[in-house]
Amino acid sequence: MTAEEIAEHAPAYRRRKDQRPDEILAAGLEEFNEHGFAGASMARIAKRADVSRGTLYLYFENKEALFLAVAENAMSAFTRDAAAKMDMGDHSTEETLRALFGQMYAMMTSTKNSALLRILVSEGPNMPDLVAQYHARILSTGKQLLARIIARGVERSEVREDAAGTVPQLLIAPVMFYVIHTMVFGDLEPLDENQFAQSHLDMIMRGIGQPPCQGGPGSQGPGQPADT
Amino acid sequence: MTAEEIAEHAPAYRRRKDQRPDEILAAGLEEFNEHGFAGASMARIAKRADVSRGTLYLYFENKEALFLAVAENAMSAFTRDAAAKMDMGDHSTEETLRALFGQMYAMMTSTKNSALLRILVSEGPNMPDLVAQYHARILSTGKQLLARIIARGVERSEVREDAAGTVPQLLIAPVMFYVIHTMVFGDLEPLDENQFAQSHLDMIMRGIGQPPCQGGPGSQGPGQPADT
Amino acid sequence: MTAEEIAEHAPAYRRRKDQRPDEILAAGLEEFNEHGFAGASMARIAKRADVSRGTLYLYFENKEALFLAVAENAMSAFTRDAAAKMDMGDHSTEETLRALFGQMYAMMTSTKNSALLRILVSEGPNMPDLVAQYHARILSTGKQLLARIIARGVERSEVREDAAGTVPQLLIAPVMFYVIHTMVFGDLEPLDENQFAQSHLDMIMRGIGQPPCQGGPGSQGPGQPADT
Amino acid sequence: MTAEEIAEHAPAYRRRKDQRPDEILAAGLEEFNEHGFAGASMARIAKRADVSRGTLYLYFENKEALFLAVAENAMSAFTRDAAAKMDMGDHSTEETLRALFGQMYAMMTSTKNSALLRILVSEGPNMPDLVAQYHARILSTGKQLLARIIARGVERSEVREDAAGTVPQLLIAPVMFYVIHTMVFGDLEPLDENQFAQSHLDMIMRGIGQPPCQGGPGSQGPGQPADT
DNA sequence: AATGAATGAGTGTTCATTCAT
DNA sequence: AATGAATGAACACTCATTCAT
Repeated sequence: MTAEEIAEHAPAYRRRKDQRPDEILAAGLEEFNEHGFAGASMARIAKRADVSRGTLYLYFENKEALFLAVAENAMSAFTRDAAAKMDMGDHSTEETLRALFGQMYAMMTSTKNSALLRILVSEGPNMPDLVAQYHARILSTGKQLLARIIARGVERSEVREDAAGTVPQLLIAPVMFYVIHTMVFGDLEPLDENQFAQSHLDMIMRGIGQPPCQGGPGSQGPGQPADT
Repeated sequence: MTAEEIAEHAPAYRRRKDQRPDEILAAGLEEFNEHGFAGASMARIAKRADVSRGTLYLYFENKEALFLAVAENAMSAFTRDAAAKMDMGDHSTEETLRALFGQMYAMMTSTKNSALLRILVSEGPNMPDLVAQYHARILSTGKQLLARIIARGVERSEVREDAAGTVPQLLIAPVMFYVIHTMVFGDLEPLDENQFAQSHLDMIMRGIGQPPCQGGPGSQGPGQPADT
Repeated sequence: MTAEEIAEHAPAYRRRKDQRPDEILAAGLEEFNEHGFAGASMARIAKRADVSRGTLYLYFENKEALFLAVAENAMSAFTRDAAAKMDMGDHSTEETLRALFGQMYAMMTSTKNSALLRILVSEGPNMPDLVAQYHARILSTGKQLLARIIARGVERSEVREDAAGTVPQLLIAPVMFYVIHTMVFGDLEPLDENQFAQSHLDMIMRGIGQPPCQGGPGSQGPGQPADT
Repeated sequence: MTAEEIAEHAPAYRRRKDQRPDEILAAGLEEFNEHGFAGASMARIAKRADVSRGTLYLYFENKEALFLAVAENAMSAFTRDAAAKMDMGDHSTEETLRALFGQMYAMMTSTKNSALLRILVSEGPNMPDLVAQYHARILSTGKQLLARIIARGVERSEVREDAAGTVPQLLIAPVMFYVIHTMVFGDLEPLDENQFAQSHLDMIMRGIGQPPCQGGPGSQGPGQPADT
């Protein structure tokens, strides 16, 4: 082999080699998202990743290992993003929540995460470890974060004292609903993300009941801080 | 031959024949729920239904037809139940909603319906007709029912005027969340249905914020006995 | 049971019962002709015979037995017909052959017999007994009949002495060709039975060569009687 | 890399790959010949070709495609051979025909072609396209070839003027008969190919009648009584 | 005698996985 | 490291056959 040949070959070659797993993981996510574990085809994943069938097995022992790697990758991408974005400064509870849920809607509706959620719903019964991971790394984390915010809100008297129990889940519920609804019924009845998120927060903060007393001082119309 | 004799005559044999399809549908629902469409095995369905492989094809043309029949059966079971249970009398909005959601939690968490929901999430992308059916027959129906209740509440001044837009979905969201959470994470972190439903309603009605006024501080938010 | 009931029931019943096998055999012949042994369906045969699937097994042990019965039936029908029709009077060789082949074309092209021939060609390799039967009962019989006619023709100096060896087969060949050609290519290129038979005989009798000696009286072209 | 190196490089592996389809076609021909289309088993074909079941589907989309490829292969092999062998020089009609039929017997009795013929008889009713192909590419071709020879013979006064109509088919008939007879009854009553071909030609050329005039009186055209 | 629901062995076909190159 | 031809276990589905009625 001449030096020229090496020069021609090597770069593209090396490059590709390092990126392979990512391309494969991305291809796998798409495929598993569209077809589920059983319905996914290794051949199709290979084609999506622009790789031969055999190459898949150079990096992953078998279909299940690839599947778990795909899920793991999606989960760690999520937590990495979450860690970066979800530190709240010292704002009012409402402000904090609005900021936080803005991020959550954005993150959860990314292709990667809605795919992850779908996979979890579909394959959950057969993959308890995966479920446990998701629960520990994503759901619990989110729940604890919300629990802290609520607790702080109670301290500051911005939140009712009794709003501790199942409230964190209730806060997350509409996010998950939005993701799934969009995933499944998005074509038939698209929801507006911003509007949905806003209504969500309004309801959380104030309920749907009539504001008990309009005469009272400082009565805040929902979402409209009385900025005097 | 008397009618009784006829009735006696065809017991095990005919009887079975009439029941077969139902047994198969039940077995199919289980299997599809656990494995999705692609992962489901006709052999396993047959075994679950205590029937031979060939018998399946006596009643359903092929795997897909069986799948659709399973889904159709679950949907019509749902709507039949819903029609029977969901007429509201002339009560306050809160009472009506509490009664309604009691029913909804009960119904949606039945094995049949949570399975149906899982199937929809899993197979949705490949079965647009099924998705459309579910949307029309179940989601839309529920949304309209809720919309009517909200509208009536507004008329009666029990509900804020601005609570119309996405509210129906927001009301349903926790139900769907509860179903999916229980389905996927039920083993790891079971939720108490009654407690969850109650919190859900509380939040809907009053939000999590401090009761805005009512005179002084320490104002008793609803559900919070003023324990001074 | 009253006498009337008996009267109503019995005749149709008895009738049918006796005819069943024939109806089944006819249905079987059609089905085996169209689909071959392996491709034939017992269900379809039952339907053709207007009988239930189970009934077939009342009369025939299994598919193969039915098949053999169908073939046997066709063969004995053939030999019965042949015996009735094929006795030749004391005519010239040519007259005898013309009469004989007229019958042969007519018989061999009947649905029953062309089906039988097709079955034999198709299934021969797997049914040596059937082949042997057909050979003994139909081919050999025909061959011997022709051999006798030829021999008599030689005696009478109407036929060349050297026309003994393979001649009988050569005489039959066009009949078989006609049957198979009609069966397979009949739609694309139908042959006229009478014309084909006539040409066949002409060729047998005179060959295609020019009449060797025109000097002789009345010895013109074959088939063209010297009509003085 | 020289051409030789390339040639050496891919020996067993590539080689095999190129030959696979042919081995499969050969195995398929045998199997379809023995069992017909419906009766043929893909598993058995694979075994015959010394290949796994799956490999069959690497080269042919399904059973029917393999079947059609087998038939196509046999037909094009036939026409290729025919084109190579069947040009006649400028000989007498009889010489030409003898040479031609020598070739035809040889070719038609090859395993490949008798199999093809059997397949056609068996599967014809269900495969009209195949029938049409065979008719156009083989039968018609042969018929036209013979028609040309006859026409030339008439020009040269070696053949009777009236020998045009169905004669070509009559010439082919014994070939087809020989093939089928050998295929079906070959074990019971083998025919000698050369002898059969010779008799065939003799009969064609001269008929079976007495040589019309060897000088002797009363020795007129066969079958034509001297009607004085 | 007749039925047809039920069976299960067998078929064509797919696809995750291996391995010679 | 990468390929893709080859494999064979597993699947959906069919159909001859049985048997309770």
